Amino acid sequence: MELKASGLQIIGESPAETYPLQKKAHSFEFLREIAHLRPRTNTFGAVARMRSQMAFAMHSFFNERSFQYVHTPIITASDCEGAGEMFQVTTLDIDSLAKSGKPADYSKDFFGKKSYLSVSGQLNVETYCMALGKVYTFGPTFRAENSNTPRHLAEFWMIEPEIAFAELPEDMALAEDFIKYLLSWALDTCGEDLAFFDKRVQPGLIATLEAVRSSVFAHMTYTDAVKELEKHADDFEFKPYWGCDLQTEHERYLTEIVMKGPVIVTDYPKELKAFYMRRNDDGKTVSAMDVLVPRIGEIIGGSAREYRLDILEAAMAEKGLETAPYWWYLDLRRYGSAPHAGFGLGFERLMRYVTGMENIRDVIPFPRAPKQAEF
RNA sequence: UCCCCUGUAGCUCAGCUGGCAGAGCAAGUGGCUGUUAACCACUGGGUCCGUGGUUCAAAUCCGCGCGGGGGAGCCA
Repeated sequence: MELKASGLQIIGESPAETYPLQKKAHSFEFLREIAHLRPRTNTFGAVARMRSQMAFAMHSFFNERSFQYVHTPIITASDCEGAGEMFQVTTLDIDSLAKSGKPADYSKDFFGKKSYLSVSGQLNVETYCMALGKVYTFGPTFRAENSNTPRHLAEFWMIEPEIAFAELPEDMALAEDFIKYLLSWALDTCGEDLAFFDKRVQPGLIATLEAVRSSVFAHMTYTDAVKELEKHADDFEFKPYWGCDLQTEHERYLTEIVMKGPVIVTDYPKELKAFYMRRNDDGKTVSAMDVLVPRIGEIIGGSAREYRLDILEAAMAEKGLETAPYWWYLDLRRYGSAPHAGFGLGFERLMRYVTGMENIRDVIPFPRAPKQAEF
């Protein structure tokens, strides 16, 4: 395009001597340090557009299937979610408390007890699942883990659907449909931005997304997965055996070498998974699933939920959990319990998958990570 | 939190077994040009991350701290 201007007015100056962005490629590491200016670059503009589209696609998927969007709380007053270290929320004056040398009196805290930022909306959304049938949450989630990797954030957005009268097979089918729907949406509505990522960020991206869209996800039980890994034990630093937690190297091997595409691993040993997962009849495993995809690894974790009160209480006892704080969660099993299942999908992990961006800090506008809360 | 790599001009980096701080791009000035990440010439630009140490002498070697990247763990 060419313009024949009749006049030119400078509305806001941008002195070239000090403006950090130059007419050349900058490293993502550098751009992270100027997160307030990076949306002006072609890459981060494309990321922002695709992030918006993916959020819309997610709502569209659930809306088409008559799911209800439930807003679960961000602040939680019970330390009972068990999905990692939590950020404490308080209005107590930490400085004067430290000077006084006295222990904190949480009855004087805002909520009258210790409170935290939520690490998951799942327990809360299960209550609406038992009322409305098909529900999902989408909101910010907080984990105070000191993890410094290209795939973890301290503040991230998570999508958690929960479906009633469903067991693991329905859950797996939902997860697969969901991923494919999102990839289709990206391919159909974000063509220009995808072409950019394919050319400049992740060559072969579009071909990969197209292949996954029309593929059938492989299924594999944990037990079969371990058998497969044991055949190639020499390739691993950590030798696989039944009962071991699958290491990153194992997961990558399964999805990238064995299956060469997405794979859903199911039925993990009960010792490896959370208390609320449905106990299988073998007495050793639970109805859990992890969806693994090449390059990203685990993108979804989910399970059927234990809906039988006595078995759920026994599982909590095995894991040394007190039942009292979970009284309302257990009420769901006391009053009209039904099989149900759900999963969690990290929105930024989806964004990494769909854009080809390597570092999760580059697919969220203002990343929060250990020692990182500028902007 | 553990392991490895790394921190030098606005950006990307070179700088060897210690001996005067460098390049490309960017910026400024001038020139040239229907240019597509334009071209030519000149000019300016540095707390070599911080701190302690070794040494006649440290960007360079050693200790500690902080930041960045990769891997692991935790997980989504």
